Amino acid sequence: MDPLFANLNPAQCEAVRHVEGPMLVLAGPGSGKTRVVTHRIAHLLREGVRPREILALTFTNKASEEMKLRVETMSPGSRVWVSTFHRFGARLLREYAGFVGLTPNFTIYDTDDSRQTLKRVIEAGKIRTAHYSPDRIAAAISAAKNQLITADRYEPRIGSPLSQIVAEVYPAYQQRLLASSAVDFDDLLLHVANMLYVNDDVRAELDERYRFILVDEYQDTNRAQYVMVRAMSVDHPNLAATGDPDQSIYGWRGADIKNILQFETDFPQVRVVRLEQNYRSTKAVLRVADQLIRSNMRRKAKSLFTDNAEGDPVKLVQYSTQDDEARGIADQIAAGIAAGRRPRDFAIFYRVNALSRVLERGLREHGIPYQMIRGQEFYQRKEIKDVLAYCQLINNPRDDQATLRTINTPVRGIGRKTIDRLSEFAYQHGISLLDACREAGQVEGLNARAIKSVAQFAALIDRLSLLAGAALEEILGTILTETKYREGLQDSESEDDLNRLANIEELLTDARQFDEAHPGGGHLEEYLENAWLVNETDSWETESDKVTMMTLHAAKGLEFPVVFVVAFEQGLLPHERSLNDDEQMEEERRLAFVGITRAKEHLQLSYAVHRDFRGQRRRTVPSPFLLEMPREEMELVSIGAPGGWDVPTDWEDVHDLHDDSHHFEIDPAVDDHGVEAEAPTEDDDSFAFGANAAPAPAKSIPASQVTTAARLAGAKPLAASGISPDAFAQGMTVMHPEHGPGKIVALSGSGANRRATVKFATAGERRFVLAHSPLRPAGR
DNA sequence: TCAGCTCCAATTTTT
DNA sequence: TTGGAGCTGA
Repeated sequence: MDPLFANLNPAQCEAVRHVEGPMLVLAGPGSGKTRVVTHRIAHLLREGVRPREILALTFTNKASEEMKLRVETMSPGSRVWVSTFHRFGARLLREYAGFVGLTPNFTIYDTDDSRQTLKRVIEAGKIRTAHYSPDRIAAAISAAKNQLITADRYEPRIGSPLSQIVAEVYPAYQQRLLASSAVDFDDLLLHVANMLYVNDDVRAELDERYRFILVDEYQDTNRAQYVMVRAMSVDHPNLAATGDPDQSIYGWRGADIKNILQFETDFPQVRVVRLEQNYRSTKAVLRVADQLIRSNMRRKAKSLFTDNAEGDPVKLVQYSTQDDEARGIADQIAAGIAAGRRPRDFAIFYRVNALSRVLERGLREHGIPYQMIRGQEFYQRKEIKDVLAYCQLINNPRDDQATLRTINTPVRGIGRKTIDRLSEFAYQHGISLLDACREAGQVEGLNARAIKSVAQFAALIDRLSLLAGAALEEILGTILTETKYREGLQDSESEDDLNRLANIEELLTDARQFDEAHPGGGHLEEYLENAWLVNETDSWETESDKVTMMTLHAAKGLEFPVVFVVAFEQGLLPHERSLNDDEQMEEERRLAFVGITRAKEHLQLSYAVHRDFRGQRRRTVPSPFLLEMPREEMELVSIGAPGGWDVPTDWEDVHDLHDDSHHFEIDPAVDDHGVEAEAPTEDDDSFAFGANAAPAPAKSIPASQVTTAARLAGAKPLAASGISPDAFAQGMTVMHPEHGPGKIVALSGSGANRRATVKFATAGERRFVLAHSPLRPAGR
């Protein structure tokens, strides 16, 4: 049999066999998407397509590396152009720099550099930003760029003070970037998209050059990326997009899910292939994922299925506290390892990085090796950026940001005042800051000492610039010596500085390796581009045998035998900032979906009743997403929640209680547990766990109706908890294991006879003998 | 210039 | 609770 089609299912075959014309591959999680893409490339090559005519675009370096590797395996020696969008943008821009007002040696600013630049622009222009932080303004500019709105076309919106400010800042910022011959990340796409849009000759040339374009994770493209690939697919509309709208989780970064949802409108003659068979997860895992994502309205319905085993039921665990959660997970991992699993089989996902600390502690206590994946590290470190800034300046002397970074690092007595005067001079004469340094003698207000220091700095840069064509290690080494940067750190005794020194050594090693791969020197720019466009997330140690901890966002594209997703709590997952926006809520749901579908064999979802957040212990509300899952088939577990089950509720219910305070006479008819004889209540919505959990309703329940009652035999009476009945006060919100939160509307008696009348959201008013009741002040 | 203080805010982060 | 930014005094 043809090896290209061996072991492929019919849908996969169809996608692989496709040659000309647009194609959309809707690929569910674990459906063998990468395989399809690489096999298709091999097939195209076999059909006579020249390798250089094929362009495969990905979002991450990781995905790009992976694809390169697999293309190389399938089609050895082929020179298919596999790249990230940004790297591709950078490459085109170097070729066509003049078209957009850049020089080919332009610098790429990372978020930090562009933020600094923005601040300088605001300061220099004395632009009043009201209460808007530079970050807010930067985000707005970035959003505009993602939507392909250039600085000259930005229109402030009436009634939006932020947009008024942006209208002023954005053009100035953009001008400053161009003056420095620099771009920010967004520009790598914006400039290219804009050029293609404006210049049809260039567009046609590139359309011709890249006749076959493949885009991975199409659901994450933003408008600029969309225009890029669209523009290059006019004369040769052989655009193949693969993606999954259900895994679109970067809407907040400008990804426009409409790009994939409307692909068919865009290319009416498109061939649509659905990859719905999942080869990754068990049936049990897949059903939970599928059921959850069905609650999203904005999607292309897909039916996920698998021939894999049924597997264990998905576990949903309620822990009492975050510490219990961490410990409980660590225990399970330790037990798993003892039973023969490898640490690398396990992964823990969370919504926000802040949740990682307690989990780390749990693993450390067990001595379990782990690795945490966090974005941007190495190249973001101060010392690395300092040294690279010199390289940047050698490569692009107009780069004012690099000049500012290096001019007094290490300290050479050039202070703020001096720099301000130099900047002013540069601005007035329309020259770069470095040129201003060369003319320090002409600058008004500089004293002799300052002039000397500045002149020395300029001379230093000129000296270093002679090295531009040398090997990287030599360039970096010379910088470190000539600037006395290394000396300064070596003399220090602080641990931080020793660390910095170690990092710098690492940079030198890095440079040496680069030199080995790029013999002959003259590759400074290439090296810098790597530093700019690569971050440490990409160096995730796939091989090392450790438990992996990462955010849900970082988890996309990965898979693990055993997965834990923690903190399924209202406010965290979904995140509080998404709660009042339907579209954002759907994105949060997709995020949960992504996390769930990473699991191959075992999956545990959990939440904690109490969580310390921002220094405060809070009682949590379980995530509404849990209600959208098929709980009747999941294994529901409650661990270490003494005497008090958490009660998910809607805060409005609690507020309602405060409006209403009837007083009732004490009714002595109370039972042994201090609870009044059971009155018929409207059946709760059963967010119940355990043996007597009620079957879950088939349809999902909106968050506002979540009113749980977790029935638990043996909720401890107050007397056994050490809380005094006197701890209660009129108007206080209390928790009841069955009825949930309630407000105390009346109190009477004292000590063991102290009674309370409590009004509950759904159960109405009840009376309790406090000492015998399971009531607790809210939050305890 | 820099250390040390106070105050404030607090996702996610492909590049 | 933590971390960053901005301010102040030496």
